[in-house]
Amino acid sequence: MEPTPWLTADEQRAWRALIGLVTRLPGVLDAQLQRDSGLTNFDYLVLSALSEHPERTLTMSRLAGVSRSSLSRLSHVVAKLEKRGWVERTPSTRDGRTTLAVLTDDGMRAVQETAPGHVAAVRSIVFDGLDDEQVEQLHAIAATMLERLPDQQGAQRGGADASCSSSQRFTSVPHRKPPVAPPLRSTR
Amino acid sequence: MEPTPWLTADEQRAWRALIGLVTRLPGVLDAQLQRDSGLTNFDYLVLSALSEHPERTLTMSRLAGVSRSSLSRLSHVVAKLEKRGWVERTPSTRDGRTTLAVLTDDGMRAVQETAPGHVAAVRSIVFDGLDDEQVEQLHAIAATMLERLPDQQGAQRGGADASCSSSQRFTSVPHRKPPVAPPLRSTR
DNA sequence: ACGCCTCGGTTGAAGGATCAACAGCTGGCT
DNA sequence: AGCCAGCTGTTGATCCTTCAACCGAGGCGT
Repeated sequence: MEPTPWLTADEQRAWRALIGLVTRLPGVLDAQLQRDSGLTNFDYLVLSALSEHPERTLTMSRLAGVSRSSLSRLSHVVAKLEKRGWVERTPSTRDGRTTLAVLTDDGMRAVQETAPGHVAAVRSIVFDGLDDEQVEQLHAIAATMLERLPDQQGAQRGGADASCSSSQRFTSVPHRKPPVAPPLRSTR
Repeated sequence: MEPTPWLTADEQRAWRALIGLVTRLPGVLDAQLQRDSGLTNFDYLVLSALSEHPERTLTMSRLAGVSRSSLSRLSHVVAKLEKRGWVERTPSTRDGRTTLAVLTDDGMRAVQETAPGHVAAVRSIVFDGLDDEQVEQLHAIAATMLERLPDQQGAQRGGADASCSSSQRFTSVPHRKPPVAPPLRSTR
């Protein structure tokens, strides 16, 4: 084994900042959402993903792909959301294996009410401090790292990018109204 | 309330990449550490922080500061590490309130064995894909966001920066040997 | 000396995430 | 037709994290 390539001082600085961010950002975001609407960051992500898809419906697998999570995690969370009446699950008629998750009207309302506060929080933490150039740099850097992450189940391929029936992407909205749900899910 | 300042397309891209990173990076790092040594990312951070301080000792409060965690979380984790024989807790003789956490020889060994693999993982995910300029940009951007995060208990001030008795910082090593422990703790 | 407040730390309960095991369905192969 | 492999999804156990309650010790004012 070669001598371990230690980190340079510059790399250390960057790493510490990054790890600090990664450790604390989710907590802060969660706290805001939790206070304002009893939602987890991930709950929100799931609801908002559904809200942006045709018929507010997605199979569990696709939803897992879009939200970059394992099927297991998603199943637990959707079970919870179903108890609150924000999502319904129905077995698919065409394929006995798949189950469809549908956002209810109540669920839609929940997302709509939650969105503004969440966007505001994101804006104030992330974007208000950065200029346009840095936003672009951030995208480049984060995207690079993401690609270097070992592929995980349901994460990359078949995941976010391809999940929509194809034509509609994050910029435009599915089949209906303008994007009531914020464009904040991590569709990548 | 003003019209919600939505995210621009560029911001959305950056945000999705960032949130994806923040969601998956900890898991990936945890998985590597877990496989290789049964440690959590946070466990490692705690052990390595101790390893870099004089006498391998720190009060719980200071340790919480250095590792950017709540005292509660730290207490649970140290209890676990103590059970494994990697850390010992002793009440301070000077102040009956504080308790000192000390890294044992076994603990030191654990950190030393764990470090190379961890550094390698970090390097391969984060730095191998970035050029020097981007490393600098990453630091600037992440540091900015960190500052904009609402202050949390024990996080910012009195935390990492000031925690060391002062003169020695991450680049150099505490009182003794060269840095056996990797420079990876998020001392910020 | 007394009371009170704050600090440092621990604990137990509750909620979230992960892992491994499992069950139902489909589709392909023979 | 029958079987097997693989996909889709669920569940329960376990671990980690957070939250709120709590306790003892020190410091301060009177």
